[in-house]
Amino acid sequence: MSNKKERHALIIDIIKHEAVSNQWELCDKLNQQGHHVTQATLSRDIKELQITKVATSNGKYIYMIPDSNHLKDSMLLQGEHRASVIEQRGYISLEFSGNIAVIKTRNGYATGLAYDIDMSHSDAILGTIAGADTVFAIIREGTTRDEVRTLLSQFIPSEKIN
Amino acid sequence: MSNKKERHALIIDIIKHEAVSNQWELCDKLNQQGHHVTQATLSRDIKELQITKVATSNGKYIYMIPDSNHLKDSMLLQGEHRASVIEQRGYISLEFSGNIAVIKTRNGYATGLAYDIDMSHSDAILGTIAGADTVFAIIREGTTRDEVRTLLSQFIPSEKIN
DNA sequence: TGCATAATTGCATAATTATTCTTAATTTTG
DNA sequence: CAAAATTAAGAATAATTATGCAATTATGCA
Repeated sequence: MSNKKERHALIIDIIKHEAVSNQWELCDKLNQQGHHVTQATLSRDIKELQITKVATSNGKYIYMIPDSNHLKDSMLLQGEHRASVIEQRGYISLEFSGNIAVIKTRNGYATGLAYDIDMSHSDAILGTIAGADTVFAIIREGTTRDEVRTLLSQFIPSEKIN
Repeated sequence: MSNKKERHALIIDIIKHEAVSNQWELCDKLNQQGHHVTQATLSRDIKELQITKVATSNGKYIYMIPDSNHLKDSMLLQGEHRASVIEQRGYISLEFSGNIAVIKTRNGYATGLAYDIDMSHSDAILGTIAGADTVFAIIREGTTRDEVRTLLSQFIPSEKIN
């Protein structure tokens, strides 16, 4: 079988990082992770998670998470699974200077984390730049630092965020 | 028949203001406006316009225009726009936050654009940093955003600057 | 102008996605 | 604890969406 909550978390993770173009493809990817479900279930999951399919510029379709503020709390990755999927992004620290968030990571992890922040399509962040171990994220005017922390907590266990 | 450009504009307008849940429904609405097309055409239009279908909280589906950044990026990549995008050094968008100008470019173009800005030796810009598709430019205190736009118009057709 | 090429569209249908119906599992309640 | 209620999920299928193909129209260009 397949635990629904866990599966949902995994679906979000897959959608965010890979180009999935239909539900059977997602089915396969889940199978490889030990989640055995049918397309029918995925159709329901996609509805529940408010995932959408959109055309890309190369003429294909991909599934995507529309807009992070459309995501409900219940959909966010949580608990043990989130820890395992997410705790390894090399995150070290978060500091602010003016409207810039400076995120320190272990060497090599900054690009990946910046990519994840970009892919969240959050309105809070205008853009990011990553070096080897540092991410600069520019915060939209009117956005609070707490909103940025909340966004980051999608990727980093919130107890680690200072 | 139905003029494609006009129809596309109308489709966007309808999608933005009404809850359309499938393509035949959209078909009807277009008919009422004198645009006679089949579902097949609308499927193509929706692909081209990168419109998506998402579940709503009441369990229905609606079509929607996705995240504007996403839309802007990929629209620029298409067809007739392609050449002009290259002439624009990959420029996509300009936004400000505090004393930082955040310039989005197509992947790979940011470094070149930042170099050009540096080489202008403008007093308005203290310095730039570029990633793959983003330039951060730090603006001197007391410099207006319009002055920055004017500077950028040396490199980018001013009508493209938002 | 006339030919060649590209763009647009409908039709039919393939491909994909959503849902109904059913059963099993899990949780709640008396 | 057992019955009732809720939730989850598969199989089959209905509903919806995407696309190959052919016909038609528009566009460029020598």
